[in-house]
Amino acid sequence: MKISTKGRYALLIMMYLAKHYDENRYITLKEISEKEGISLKYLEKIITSINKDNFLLSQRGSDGGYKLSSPPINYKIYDIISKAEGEISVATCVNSSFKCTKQNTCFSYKIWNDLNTLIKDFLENKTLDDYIKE
Amino acid sequence: MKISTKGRYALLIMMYLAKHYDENRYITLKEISEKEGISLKYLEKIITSINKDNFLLSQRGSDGGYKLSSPPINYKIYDIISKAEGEISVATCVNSSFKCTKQNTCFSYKIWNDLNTLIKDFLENKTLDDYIKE
DNA sequence: TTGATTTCCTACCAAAGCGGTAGTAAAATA
DNA sequence: TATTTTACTACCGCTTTGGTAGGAAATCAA
Repeated sequence: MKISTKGRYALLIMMYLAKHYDENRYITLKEISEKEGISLKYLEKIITSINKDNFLLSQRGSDGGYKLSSPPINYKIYDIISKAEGEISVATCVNSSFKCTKQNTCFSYKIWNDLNTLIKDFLENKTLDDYIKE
Repeated sequence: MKISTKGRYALLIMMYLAKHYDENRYITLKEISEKEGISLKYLEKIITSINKDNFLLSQRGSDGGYKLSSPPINYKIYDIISKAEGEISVATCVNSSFKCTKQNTCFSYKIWNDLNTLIKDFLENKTLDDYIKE
């Protein structure tokens, strides 16, 4: 029942970019790596998993790095975690792609579905903006 | 971000016992194994992990088996899952035994703590009784 | 008292996932 | 042309997951 480091570090990266959004500059993973004490190589791997469909702006070379493509309020926590970890679900039977044939009679299905909805709703309704101010 | 089969099967077992609580008889794992299509040996292993501190009543021999020691409404879903899986937490930094030194400044900590509290409260306030009636 | 039944206990194991590391190519800038 | 930084691919040890296997101890019926 854990969010893996992949998801947690993904959020750390995004929080960092969000906190420095107003500076309007590209931020290197090296900077984040040093500030947060996480291996640069691992951060590189993680950020490629979330940086799909122009989720972020990136630039190579010196003075390159990453930045948000729009204000923090437009980044739902849900999108960040699910990009990093895949679809969020507490049990395979509530995955969107999985159709359980016993859904109507299985009492367990109901509880996992209720719990999953609770978690999703929470993460869908929170953005980076909600968490970067004290 | 998954509840493992250990937790899910534990809940299935408990649901089964709850549904048949009024029959006031010992129910064998063999019966549950056949009805739910889960290996008997695996169920044996799982039930020993949750059957601590007289959580259940058990009896060996023919006509033996397991039954709830009190009505379904006294069994919180939270207790079942945490007995099977250990403490429920979405990140190690919100484990009760773990004291993160950056709690006050870490923005991530706040979100994991909020999410964890949400999940715990949900599971603490639901009992087997809530889910055995259609 | 014997046999069948069922829980209880311990040990083992393959496969997958987790948490990284390593090396290099490609682009951008000075 | 050298440096910086992202982008891409491959690998790898360790732990957890999801079981299986075998037998001992208790209970009950015949």
